[in-house]
Order: sequence, then C-alpha cells, then structure tokens
Amino acid sequence: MSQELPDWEKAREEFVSQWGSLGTQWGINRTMAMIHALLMTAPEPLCTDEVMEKLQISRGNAHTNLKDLVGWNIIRIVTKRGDRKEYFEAEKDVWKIFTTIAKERKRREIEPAIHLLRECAAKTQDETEGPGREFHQQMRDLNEFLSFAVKVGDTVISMKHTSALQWAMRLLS
Amino acid sequence: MSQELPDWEKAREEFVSQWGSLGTQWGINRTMAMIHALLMTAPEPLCTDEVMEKLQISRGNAHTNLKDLVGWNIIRIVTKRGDRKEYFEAEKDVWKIFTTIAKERKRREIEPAIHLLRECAAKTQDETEGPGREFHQQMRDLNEFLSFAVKVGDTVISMKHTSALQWAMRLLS
DNA sequence: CATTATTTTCACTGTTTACTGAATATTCAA
DNA sequence: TTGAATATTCAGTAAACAGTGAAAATAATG
Repeated sequence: MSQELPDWEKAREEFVSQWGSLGTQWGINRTMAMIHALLMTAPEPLCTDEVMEKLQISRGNAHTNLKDLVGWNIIRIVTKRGDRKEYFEAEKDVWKIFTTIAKERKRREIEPAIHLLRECAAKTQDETEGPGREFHQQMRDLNEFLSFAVKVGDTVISMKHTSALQWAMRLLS
Repeated sequence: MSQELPDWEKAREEFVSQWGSLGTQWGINRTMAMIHALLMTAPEPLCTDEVMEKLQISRGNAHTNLKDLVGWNIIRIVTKRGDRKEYFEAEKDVWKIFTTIAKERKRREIEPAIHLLRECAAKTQDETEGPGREFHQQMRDLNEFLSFAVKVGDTVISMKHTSALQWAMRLLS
C-alpha cells in the first residue's frame, strides 16, 4: 500500500513512525506522538477516518488521542463548510508549539511539585536543628528553585519568537 | 510501624510517596522517583537493605533502580571503611541536580530527535515546491529550533549557580 | 419526527513495563 | 582456598497502560 507514495511521503512515514518511538521516551504514548507528527506534516487538516487509515489504528484510539491532543492545545478542530465531520489541524509554528507545550508541562508537572514542596516545608517550619531542619531546608531549596524556574519560564514563554531569539543570542555570544 | 516517627519523618514519608506519584507523570517510574526522594532527604547514605525496608520493596527492584539512578548521575555510591556494603547518597545541591538531569535528558531525548529531523530534512533536500517542500521546511524548522535550544541549554548548564541566577534575574527585571 | 452521519464511551483484550524472589555471581576476609 | 556477605541477574508474575470495536449518544438533515 505504501509502495506508490512520492518520495517525501516516504520520509514522512519514517518521521511519523520514529516520532512515535521518541514520544514514548518522552513519556507520551506512541499513538499520540504519531498523530501529532502526522498532523504537523499534513498539507491539509485530517478527519478521524483519515487518521485511522493512515496510522492503521482503531476509531476509539484515534478519537481519544485526538481529543487529548486538543486538550494539550497543540492541535485544533476545524470544520469545513458543507461537511459535518471534524477535521484536525496541528500548529506548525515551532515557537508556538514550544511555548504551548511548555505551558502545559508547567501546569501539569511543575506546579504540583511546587505545591507538594511548599506543603512539606510548611509542615516542618518549627524544626530548628538536626535532620528535621535539614529536611525543611531541602524542601525550601527545591521549592525556591522550581518557583524561580517557573518565573523565568513564564517570561520566556510570553516572549515573541524574535525577542526570545535575540535574548538567547546575547547569552551565547 | 510508622506511628512512632518524629514529625519531620512523617512529612518526609509524605514527600517520598508523593514524589513517586509525580515521577510517573514525568515519565519516571514510581520506585525510582521514590528512591531519589528518599535519598535526597536522607541525613546519611543508605544501603540497599535500608532502602528496601523503608520503601517496602524487593531487593531486585531496589537494586535495579538504585543502579539506574547512578546511571543518571544523580546519586552516587559511597563506601564506609570496615564495611563492604555499598551505600547510596543523593546530590543535594539543587542546581547540580538540575544541570545533571538536564544533561541526561538532552542526551536521551533531544539529541535523537535532532538526528531524526536532520535525516528527514536531508532525504527531502530536492523537493522544490508543493507539499514535499513544505515537509522539508518543517523538518528544517524543527531541527533548527531544537539545535538552537540545545546550544542555549548547554550554555546554561555549564554556568555556575550564581552566574545563572544573575543572568536569569536580569531577564526578569 | 425518522434517518443517517458522526462522535463518544467503555468493557474487554493485548502489550508493555514494573516488580518479586530465588538462583547465581562476585568480593573480601580469614 | 573456603565461606560469609553482598551484589547481580533473570524467569515468572503482577500491575499499568494502550488499543479495539461495537454499542450508545449526539447532532444534522429532509
């Protein structure tokens, strides 16, 4: 079935499949990563059936992962007039992809950690010396670091691509 | 068994267990994250049996994850003289933890992605227009972005904590 | 409405990953 | 050497996660 594809589509299939494997290392499930890769490289938005067909996956699987990607804000639903199907389109601008993912990861992964650290620090406020104090201090240090990192991250995320670029260039020179 | 612990140890147990759950969201297995949390908050290095006991896990599990953490360079083996057991100690300096993890993630997660993107871009060099060209450009864009991010990352990682702090402060102000 | 297209859910199955515990290998001290 | 202490491996099992497909729900059409 894939023997009559144009060259670039062969490269694309390779990309989709490999991006899927890389995804698993990133803690993202294979299908989700593949769908994302497929849509990022799609000339036009695709509907569920097209995704199912291209990736050879079931409707349920396609549906769940498409909706999860929408939840991550890295793909969006578009509709064609005179057609009641939902089509899906990925953000292609690299900087936007990056900032969106960074925002989500911050919300899902960093903020809960900060919350935990703050709690653990609070619970051990009164420790004045010994291991208890050291524990308290460790919680504070971790919390302070992550909170600061979030501030920096927020600043970067809110920058336009070109400003971020200029800022980073200055660091490198 | 945990009813006669000092207050700070209660907070610690909470921390260890919750850090374990957070770990799974980060794509790290629960046990590994728990061991890391345990060691980060341990007044003294712990041996395998102590880890097994505190976390109620099997020897094999403790062993494998301890060694994996050593492979990540975020814990290290120490020996006590007159005792042939291996003890494990976590890096406690937050900046060092961060740079070490960043280095490893770059190596394991970013670099393979860059490699793939470069390949896919190369394979589609010749596409001059249409969807093939767009695919090629997308691969280049992603590659360029990640490569640049790695450069910035490397620079930051190689900084001392205080320099990094000053640099980041300047960004925020 | 009734019909059809489409989306959503979910019980079940398959696959991958994590964990156990006992067997094996290694190391060190006597 | 030998054997006791420790570290490592690994086959088997358990748990978590991902994927299927058909049934149910929803939405659009005439």
